[in-house]
Amino acid sequence: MPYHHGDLRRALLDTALTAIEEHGPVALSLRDVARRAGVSHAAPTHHFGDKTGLLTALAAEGWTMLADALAATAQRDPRFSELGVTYVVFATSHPAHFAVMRAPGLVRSDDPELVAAQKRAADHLRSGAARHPDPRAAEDPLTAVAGWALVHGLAALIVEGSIAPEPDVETLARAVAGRLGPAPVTNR
Amino acid sequence: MPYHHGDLRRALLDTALTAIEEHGPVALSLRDVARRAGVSHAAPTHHFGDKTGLLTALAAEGWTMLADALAATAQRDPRFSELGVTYVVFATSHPAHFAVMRAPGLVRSDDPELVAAQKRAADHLRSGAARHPDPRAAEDPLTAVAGWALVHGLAALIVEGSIAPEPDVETLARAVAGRLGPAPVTNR
DNA sequence: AGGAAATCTTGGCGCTGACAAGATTGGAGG
DNA sequence: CCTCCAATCTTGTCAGCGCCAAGATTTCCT
Repeated sequence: MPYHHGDLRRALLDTALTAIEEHGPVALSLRDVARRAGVSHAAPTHHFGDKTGLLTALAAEGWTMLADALAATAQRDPRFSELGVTYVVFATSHPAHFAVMRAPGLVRSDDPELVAAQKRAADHLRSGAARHPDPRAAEDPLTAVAGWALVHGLAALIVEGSIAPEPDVETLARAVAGRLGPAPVTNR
Repeated sequence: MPYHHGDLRRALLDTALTAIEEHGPVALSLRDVARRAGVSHAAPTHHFGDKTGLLTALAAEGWTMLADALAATAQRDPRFSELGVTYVVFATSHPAHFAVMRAPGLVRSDDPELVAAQKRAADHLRSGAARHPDPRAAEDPLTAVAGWALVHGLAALIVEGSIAPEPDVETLARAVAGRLGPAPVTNR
């Protein structure tokens, strides 16, 4: 057992992820993570400063992974609704990351790396909205906001258990994402 | 100072709400709530069992308040988009309640009272969706799901600070909620 | 080779949530 | 009126937690 671990930082992040999947991000304990990783109770502090630092690192990682997934989807299929599918699929297939990303008060929301990663994901949604099949929706900047809200909310409600993903996550997400349209002509 | 408080339960809930508004639901401490309320550190335990019990009570209260607000709006204005406005306005004007309602792993999500309150709010959205101006959307059960996701996501992103409520919460919510339409005729 | 820097451990402090046991109070029945 | 019981709140205690300080060990740079 070497004194130096090799890549303890990565190992701690992975250990934290499995712990979060088991008991949620709120119940996460630095000492428990350290125990599972086989190091002393103060080892995580050195790598992340404090508990918020670890969670912030996980959130930034999550937004980065999501932005990458959105980029890959945009290259494969230009339709906006497919970005929405990718968003929801990411949330349900990486529940630990997504839980940290959206939990209130767990992370340092002004962390530069976190802000940059989240902005990158938002930008992919924005440019995806500009490719909406309906030109009236494509040229409206509000389409990106509404689209983001739509898929973020769907992902959140599914993860919370408020909405059942039937028949499956991908099909439901595709159907819901397709409901986004232009502003109605008559507003009254 | 009487030994019996009168309505300590209500006082503890209110104290917890202000504490949550200050430092978020995750940082809530039962002992701090007890201190602020001027009672012993074990008093909250008697009323709520444990910390999760207090948070669950707050979440149930929040869903009840939201359901009431939706019911009042539905009576005043039958349009589905107005329900969405009420949803988002509730979230931003009761941030402590909404934070507890959507935070992962803070509450006992199978609590009967909580489940009932949440179902009541969801039912209001469902019947509101059935009054969508476009008959194709009104008769589709997916409209309610998409509408709930849309406004829940918008509220969450605003509270997280990811989306700026411009020009103001109500106007933005009305515009976004109006983007919900029927399924597109051509899916390709 | 040798000193500086990075990595990890040991020890300790105050705070927390939960539990157990006791004190105080209000209310129902005689 | 009084007695007993249940509800309410307090005091005391325990293990676990986050965080800080100091020390041990290893690696890296020159």
